Amino acid sequence: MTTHAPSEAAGKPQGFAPHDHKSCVSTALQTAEAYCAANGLRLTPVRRKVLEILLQEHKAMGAYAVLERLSEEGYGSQPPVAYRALDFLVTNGFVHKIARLNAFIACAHPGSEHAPAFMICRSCDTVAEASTALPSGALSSAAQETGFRIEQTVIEAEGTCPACIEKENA
Amino acid sequence: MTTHAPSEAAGKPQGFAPHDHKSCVSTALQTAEAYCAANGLRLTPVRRKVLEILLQEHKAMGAYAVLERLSEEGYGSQPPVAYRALDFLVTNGFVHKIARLNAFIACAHPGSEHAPAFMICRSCDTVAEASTALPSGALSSAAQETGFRIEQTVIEAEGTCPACIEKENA
DNA sequence: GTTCCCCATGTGATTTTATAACATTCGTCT
DNA sequence: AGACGAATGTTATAAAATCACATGGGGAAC
Repeated sequence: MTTHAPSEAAGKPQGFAPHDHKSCVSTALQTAEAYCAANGLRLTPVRRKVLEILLQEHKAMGAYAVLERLSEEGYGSQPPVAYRALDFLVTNGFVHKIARLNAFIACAHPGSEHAPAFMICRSCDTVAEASTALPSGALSSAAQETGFRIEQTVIEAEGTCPACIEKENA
Repeated sequence: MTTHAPSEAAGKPQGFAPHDHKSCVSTALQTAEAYCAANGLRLTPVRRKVLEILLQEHKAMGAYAVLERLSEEGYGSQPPVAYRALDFLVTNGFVHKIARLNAFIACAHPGSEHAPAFMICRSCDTVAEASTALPSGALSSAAQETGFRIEQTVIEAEGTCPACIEKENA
């Protein structure tokens, strides 16, 4: 029995607003499968499992946390197993890396090209993805001025999420 | 003789445009000294040296690269020596950390409050700082919508700098 | 259908980055 | 002088990431 267990019980997942998490996991997996099929990519068992783990947890996870889950499920237990699967998923846009945290999180808007931006709560560690169609303002204007060609962007804000601001004031 | 040696000879420093590097090093050190004096901060010899090293190199350096330079100059040779000095400099805005590279770079606009943004060339490893007064567009609007309070931002673009685009086309 | 090759996986070892914990020194205030 | 707090030095360890090489499976070429 290795398919999606609820896992909802633990921590406090979600972006900043609640939603139907179980269906969002299976929908995202289907989207990934369809995308791979259409583009000649191989969503192998390890890769699929890593994506599933990240979708279920619905928060940023370190590579070693993913690896632990993987090995519990019967996959290899050495770092390259996790890193290689993560590389594949990041390269193809199913997962994003949060540079600030050395951690990974499932994409909230799979399938569409986007420059992801993240809001990271220092208090509860929740990470919300705010996708933007284009590279962000100041950066793109600076790039245009200097003639720099942007290939990838890392846009992350650290701060306090609405729920934790609430708590502070209580 | 441990004061600023030229070091200009090596690699290819600078933002993307050349400038009077030697004077920019000493100016920045003076600015830092003045700021610390005015704010009751202690720019101790190690801290000053680390800042000087980063200013001289004028590129992103890993903590261990800084540490090596430090120990050559007669300071401690263990990681905490470098990390602590770097923490101080980052906290007080004299140095920025490039999350994407796990590296540090001297601030190009010391003294003024700013949300730094960086352009990192994959080809020659040059890093240019494009300071912005306010948190970048997409991020700040997303934060406002959701009620997220931004405390710090990481904004980095990876790509190709003008000089390297030039080379490609040659 | 077999052979070959590429790609993915598994594993062991190592490198790189960062922090914990504790002793020592130095300046300052009293 | 004595007491305190901040900064430094040192030992050790933790966390994150990569290297190098062996194995296996699935298609394409023949």
